[in-house]
This record gives sequence, structure tokens and C-alpha cells, in this order.
Amino acid sequence: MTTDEAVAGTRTPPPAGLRERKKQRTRSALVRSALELFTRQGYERTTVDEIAEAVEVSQRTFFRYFANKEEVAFASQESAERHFFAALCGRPAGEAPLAALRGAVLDAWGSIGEAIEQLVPPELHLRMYRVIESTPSLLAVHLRRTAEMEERLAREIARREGLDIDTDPRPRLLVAMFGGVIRVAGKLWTEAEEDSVVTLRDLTAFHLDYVGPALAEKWDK
Amino acid sequence: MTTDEAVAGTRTPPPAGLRERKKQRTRSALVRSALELFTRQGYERTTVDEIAEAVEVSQRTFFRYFANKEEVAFASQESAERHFFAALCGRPAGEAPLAALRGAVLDAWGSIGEAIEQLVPPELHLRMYRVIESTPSLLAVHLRRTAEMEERLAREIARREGLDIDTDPRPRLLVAMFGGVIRVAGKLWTEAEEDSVVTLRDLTAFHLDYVGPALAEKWDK
DNA sequence: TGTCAATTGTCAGACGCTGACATTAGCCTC
DNA sequence: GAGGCTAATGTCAGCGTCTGACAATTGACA
Repeated sequence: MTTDEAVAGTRTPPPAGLRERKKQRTRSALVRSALELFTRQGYERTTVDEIAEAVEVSQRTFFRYFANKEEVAFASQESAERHFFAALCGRPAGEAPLAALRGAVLDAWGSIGEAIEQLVPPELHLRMYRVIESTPSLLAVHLRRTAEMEERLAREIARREGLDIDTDPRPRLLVAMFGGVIRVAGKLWTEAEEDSVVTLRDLTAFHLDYVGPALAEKWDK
Repeated sequence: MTTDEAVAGTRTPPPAGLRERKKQRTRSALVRSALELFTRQGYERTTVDEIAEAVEVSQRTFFRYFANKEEVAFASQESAERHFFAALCGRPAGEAPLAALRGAVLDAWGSIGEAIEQLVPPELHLRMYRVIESTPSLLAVHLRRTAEMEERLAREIARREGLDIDTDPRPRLLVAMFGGVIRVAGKLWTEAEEDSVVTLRDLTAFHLDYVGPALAEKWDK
């Protein structure tokens, strides 16, 4: 499975009917307006009516595109996560679990950047990440989404290693610890006032290398 | 600092005025009714009006006791967490970080049980835990609360070890990984249909011992 | 062109939550 | 133990999120 193939639903056979294109444009406009408003005046102080009005649609239409106000806030995260997971699936089969995770998270940065650009300005995506981390209700949802992603990662690791996830706790444990490292790095980056993407990438690599040795031992089946 | 002293605000000099006792009873009744309703018919399908009505107070009064509907759902968790943190503070100074965390989580079970009994039937507390794990919006809040607790744990570990939490990532990393292990154990317990507390305790101990060796190495300052 | 189905708008309403103000009921002093 | 003080509660109006129902519009396709 290649990285591109794993990112399902991203590639659109170019001219997919006027109706479909119109929907895509509306959705995209809603995301951009929402993120613009959230980052400018805060998540709580932005109402769904405002977002809908900015795109000139009714509030009801907004809720046909997004199940709730939170969902639109995670639109660009969603895209990034899909690419990260695809990167993991694309790692060579022989690679050790932690090395595969490390490689995926560091390699994915490029393809994630491209994917985000299609949707919103990358700088807006980063600003939105800070808003998520600093808004309690969004942070809660973010952590739940992360937990769901970790479950998927654990299943993929188990598949790679030929382990049964229901009886062997190691895939989930490894991923849980990996997730912890990522979260610590992300949090430190958020608190620092550096706006550079490179910083976050390097910070992640540094923290992964820190705990790597303790976790990287070969699993004796 | 002893365990008892660290649990602030739990001990009440018995006859603290009629007003105060009445407030305690109202609060306690709200928690019990809420948990009863949540576990019986689900969190989303229970309205704040229902809870208030069951205790014969106005909806407005409910919101004077709890900032939102979520808060009442975590009332017994809150109590348990306070005791766990107190248990950590009570560990001997010489103990290694991971051993202290392990000891705290396993030892605290007793004192947690007692504290919960004061508030709600322990069995209701356990049923509520399942509701939290299986209700998306509550799970999200639960994970955020956990993250906040982990931050406090990291600071306490740093204090014990004489480390500066702002420059040394190890306390946060250790706690993040510890939290991951706890979460995996809790999740497995939730999915199994065992209703026993002992099972959860043992499951936690097992998973901690599994990763313990990899993390327990002495920190060379 | 006319029919069909998908998309959107409008409206009403449930529910969570808050501010403002009136009412009730412990508390404390004289 | 009467009366004033203040904390707790109730009532009411209103905002914001979200949903169901139905009508109006607008692509798609024969």
C-alpha cells in the first residue's frame, strides 16, 4: 500500500459534476471562514450563525455539513491525521514498531503540508492548533480524537507484527507511550512562542530519541 | 505530609451550621440522582431538568452547584482522583518515580473506596465509569481531566527528584507513559464484562509490571 | 423540456446555560 | 426573641447549539 493510495477520498476525478463541486466549495468556504473567525476572536466567542453568514448560507446548512460546531474546528487536523496514518501504512515491513512510528511522524510532515494547503493556508492551520490547545472544550475533543487515532495505530502495529491485539497488550502500550511523547512535545511547542513548523518537528524528534532506547528493544514473540 | 492531610476539604468538623449541612445534602442528592439517571437511561437522554426535579430544586439551583451537566457526572471521579494524588504525596521520599506512581495507584484503592462510599454506592461509581468511557462527550472530558492530573503528577515527580520541570522533559514523559498504561488497563477492563474492582486493580498491576522494567532505570542527574 | 432527486431555506422547538431580580430562610446581635 | 443582614433559592427572560419537518429551489438526466 502506498502513501497516496492510503489517503482515501482525497483524490477527485477532476470534473465531478456541478453539484458536487458546489458542495466542495461550500464546505471549503465554511472551514476557512470558521478557522478565520476562531483564530481571530476565539472559539467560544464565535457563533455558528456568524460562520454561516460569512459564507451566506443558513445555519441549518452549516449543520448539514458538520455534525456540530466542534467538527469544523478539526477539519484541517482531520486531513493531517489521515496523512500521518497513511505514512505509517507505507513504512517498510521489516522496520521495528517504534522506528516505523517515528519515521511516519517525521516523514509525513511534507505530505501533510501539501494536503493542508489545498484546504486552508498552512499558517491558519497552525494558529488553529494553538486555539485547540488553549480552549478547554476543544482540547477535550482533541484528546478523544487522539485516543481514537492511537487505537487505529495500535491495530496497524499489531497487524505488522502479526500479533493479536485482543490478547497482547504490547501494541496498545507502545502506542500509548508514543502518544504521550508526541503530546508532551506538542504542548511544549504550544507554550513556547515559536511559530515555525521546523521547531515542532525537531522537538518531536528530540523527545522520541529520548525515550526511544527504553522502548525500542525487539519484541520476542 | 500524610495522606489524610493532603485530602483537603474532605474532613468536616461535624456540626457546621444548618445552612452548610443543608447545602451538602442538596449537593449529595444531586450527585446521586444524576448518576442514577445517567447509568439507567444514559447521559444524553437525561436532562438537567429531570435531575433537578428528582431532588425538588429548580434548574437554576442545579447550575449553582455544578458549572455544567458534565461536572456532576465526574463528582465521584473527582473524589477518587484527589485521594490518588494524596497517596502519591504520601510515598516515601527515597522511592523511585515509577515505583511511587505504582505504589500510589495500587495503595490508594482502599482510601478511595471509603471516600466514595460517603458520596454514592461504590457500585454506582463503577457503573458511571463505564458510562463515561462509552459516551463520546464524557470520554473527551475524562481525557482532558486525566491530562490535567498528569500535569500535576509530573510536577510532584519533578519536586521529589529535585528536577526543573521547565527544562527537563523526563517527569512529563514518565507520567505520560504511566498514564498510557493506566488508560489501556482501564479500557480493557471496561470492555470486559467483569464487574469486580479487584479485576481492575490486578489488571493495572499486570500492565504496570509489563512496562515497568523498561522505564524503571535510575535517572542519572 | 419535463420529471426526479438532491440541496437548501424556513420555522418551530428542545436543551444547556446565564444574568437580573424577587423571595425565602438561616444567622447574629441587641 | 424580634429584627436586620446575608446567603441560598426561585422565577423569568433570553442567547446559543442542535434537530425534525416541510416547503422551495436547483442540478441531473431521460
